[in-house]
Amino acid sequence: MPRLTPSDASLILDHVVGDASIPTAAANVLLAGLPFPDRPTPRLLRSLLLRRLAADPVSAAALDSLQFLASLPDPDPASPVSAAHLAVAAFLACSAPDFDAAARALFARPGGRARRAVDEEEGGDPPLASSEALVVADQFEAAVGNAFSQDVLKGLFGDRAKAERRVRDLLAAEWAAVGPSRLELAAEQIVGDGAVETWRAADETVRAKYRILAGEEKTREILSKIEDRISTPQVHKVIHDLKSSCADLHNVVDDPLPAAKAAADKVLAARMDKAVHINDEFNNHGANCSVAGPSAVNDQGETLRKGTPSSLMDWNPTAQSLLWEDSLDPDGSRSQSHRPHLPSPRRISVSPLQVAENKARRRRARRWSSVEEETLRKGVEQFGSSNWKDILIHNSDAFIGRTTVDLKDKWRNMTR
DNA sequence: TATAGGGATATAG
DNA sequence: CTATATCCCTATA
Repeated sequence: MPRLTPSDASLILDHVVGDASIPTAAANVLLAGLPFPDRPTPRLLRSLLLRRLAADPVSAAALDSLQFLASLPDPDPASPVSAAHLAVAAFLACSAPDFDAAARALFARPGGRARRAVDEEEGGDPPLASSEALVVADQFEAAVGNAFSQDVLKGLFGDRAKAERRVRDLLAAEWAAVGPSRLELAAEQIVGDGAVETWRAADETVRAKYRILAGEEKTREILSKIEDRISTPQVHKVIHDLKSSCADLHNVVDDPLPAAKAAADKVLAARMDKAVHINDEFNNHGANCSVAGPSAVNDQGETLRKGTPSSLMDWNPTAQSLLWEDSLDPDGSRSQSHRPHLPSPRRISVSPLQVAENKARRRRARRWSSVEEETLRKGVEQFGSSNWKDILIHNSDAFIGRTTVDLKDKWRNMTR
């Protein structure tokens, strides 16, 4: 048997590790047995991070994974990675034996690691930036040395289960958004929709290889399509018309995607080299990032630090985000004095890609594995056929990326 | 909020 | 095309 080449190993890892229905234990065996690629695919990196997060969802290491995850290209715009990162960082600060030291290390300017991940930088928004993240970072920074503020924050963020739930939500969303593997894409090109074009462009040597992969029957089918349909003048005309109308569209619409993808690829290329040293990456990164935020924020933070605890007791943290949203309201009747250290509004994400999408995209249908089906059967046996939440919680390893509704629907299918 | 049921959509045959 | 599987939406308690 020929020796497995590194690129073959990369294809296998990309395919298997990125498959949510493969248990992490099995994926780890494969990872231990195969050489890890020098330039892993984004899909492989992403799925590795997700598996690492699932094994250890609330910790400093989880913070590393979340920050690295957010830096990967082609992010899912709907991904709750920012919320998960914020919840973990806030919990870590709240649960540390020395709140002051932890809050300073995580949230204080300029060096706080969570602060660097959410604060504005030279040359663009960090991937984890959000209005909520900035507000919370300010709150923790201001709570250093303020026992009352600390108590409030501990009440808000001190629940480990809550932070873990955020991470689990993120994992479900991310797994659902993981696309097809390189092998699946290649198979699609050779025997799927793109087959005819692929085969037509191939010479005889390459076609001989395709023939082995596709099988005789499929090969005949594809070759007959090439001869029967593709070379007719009508088809050529249709293809020509499609291409010209596409070109017309491109002339009218300025597609932001290519530039965005190019930028993302550059970031990935830079990160790839350091992929193995995630910790180093984040400790060194941003050492020279810009320090100064809007001066108003600093002033207000200073005010709170020295201010009386009672001012914080008045403040309803739940209402904070609403106030923040309303701050664009020209009404302005609300008293400013009751809003400690609200930062001035910063840039809001206005990507045309997101604006156009008012509805979340339908998840790619993922077939249920036999392991999942068996787990569901056992779960129903144990908890009954209307306790989907219990079944899901007690088998979160098997049901990666599945919701209680998915479980219910699947059971409906299995029992009819 | 969790679940049940109807419906939309993708995929297999 | 039909049948089936998966996913989404919404009423209800």
